[in-house]
Amino acid sequence: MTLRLHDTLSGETRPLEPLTPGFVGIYSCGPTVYGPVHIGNFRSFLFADILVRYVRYRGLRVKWVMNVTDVDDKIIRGAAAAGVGIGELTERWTDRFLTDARILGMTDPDVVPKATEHIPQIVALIEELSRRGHAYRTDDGSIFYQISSWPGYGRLARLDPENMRVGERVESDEYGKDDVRDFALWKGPKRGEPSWSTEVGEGRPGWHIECSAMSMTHLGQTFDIHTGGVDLIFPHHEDEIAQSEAATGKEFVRTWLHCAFLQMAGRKMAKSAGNIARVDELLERGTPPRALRYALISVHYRMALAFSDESLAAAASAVERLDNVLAALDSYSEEREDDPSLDDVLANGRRSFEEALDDDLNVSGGLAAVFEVVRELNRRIGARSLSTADARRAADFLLDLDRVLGVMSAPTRKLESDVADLLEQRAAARAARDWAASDRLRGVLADHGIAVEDTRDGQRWRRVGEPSRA
RNA sequence: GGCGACGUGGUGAAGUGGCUUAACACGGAGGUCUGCAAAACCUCUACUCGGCGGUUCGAAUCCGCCCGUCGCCUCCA
Repeated sequence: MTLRLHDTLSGETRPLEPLTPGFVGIYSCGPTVYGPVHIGNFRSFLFADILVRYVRYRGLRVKWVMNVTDVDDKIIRGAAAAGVGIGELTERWTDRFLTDARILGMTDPDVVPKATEHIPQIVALIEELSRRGHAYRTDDGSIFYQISSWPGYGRLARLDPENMRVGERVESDEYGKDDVRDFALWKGPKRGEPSWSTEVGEGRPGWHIECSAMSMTHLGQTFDIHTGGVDLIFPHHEDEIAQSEAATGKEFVRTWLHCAFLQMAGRKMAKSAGNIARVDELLERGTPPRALRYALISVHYRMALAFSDESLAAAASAVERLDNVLAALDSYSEEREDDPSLDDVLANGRRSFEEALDDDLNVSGGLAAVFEVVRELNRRIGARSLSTADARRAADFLLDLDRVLGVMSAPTRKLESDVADLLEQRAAARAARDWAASDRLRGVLADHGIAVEDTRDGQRWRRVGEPSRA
């Protein structure tokens, strides 16, 4: 069994067959950094993260490239409004994006290219398109891609160019277009806007061209997987294909993966709709980061995901269940022979997990497999039928699957000295059967964010709301 | 107007022809364990998969129609 993925372009779900055996190149459309990224955006980044983690779990090497768009209309407007240069604005929000991503346990991409650092590559691509007759220049110094020169246009989005509704508004800088559907490769210089002096003239890159240039620069003219939200299918990815394939004459991307929307209050989460939630504000409200990650990854990526306070609370409880079993396994100790049936439980669990993830990254199914093992482990912990070594093996097993999920927390043995003191005092009180003191100390520890439980393996503690270990 | 996706319990959702008289998680009810609590475990919580027809020995799963929701065709993860 191998990983099968649903390709948007062909509409088929087919096995991942890397261009280079053992190596997968993945490009993910990242954020435009003009403000904080909301959790709807993060859903699509975390979906790519799961993909990367699972491909690596499967033993393949991955080069993951996620771009940052650091020059566009919104950035220019935002910088002007804030009275700062665009570099200052984009640096601030890029840092913030990467910080939030780490809080959510997202794997660091191998390369995070920026549009402004790829101007030569972008220009070279535009020149090639001009040479091949796919681009034309307008009076204001802009360069447009000529859609009519590319017969495959509309294939990805399944749109018939003839039937496309064309927006009524035609911006002044696009006035000279041959066809309103043509899109800008290069925008001519304007007062108050950043501009580069290049072989194709003064100006700045259009949006779509940067992703073609950056992905091909870092992954080659043809690469394995390109990801993004479904809203990028058209026009962004459609345009990327048109540009890239027209310029190289080669297939651009082997597999296109698109993540469905995160919905809140029955609508897609979008800045324009005003129904957005941000990482920092959720954290301020006391949301454990791993619970947020769980809430965003636990549903299949091609299904709309309903986000709400309730779904977040349910995710937090599920994550706690995982923490609890890991803590129980960690403190478990029993002098006895190994449980002969444990291997089967773990092997079956792993098989179910992999079958689900192989099936176009069915995370829900994978989680079901994990929780089935968790229940089985809890039974054995209660029955004291595991050996101490079994308990270690079981914990290692769960943490191994968590290389893909990134929602668990390995119990830490490290404690602040004051907390360690309190735990010792409580253990002493319990030994003396001083229940009043024991209960009081439990309350004090809770104030330190430490939950204490009494088990057959003695006092057990865990932190409430630990960050992801990823 | 064109194109597409989805509609499963109190909630979030797996499942896409027989293994499912529907997984997993959350929530709820009862019980076991425990000094108490928590955790955990056990039992129960959809005789049913938007509606109506059809195909089939057999359908939540395939087909048709209808209803509803969301989305794309414009910046958007």
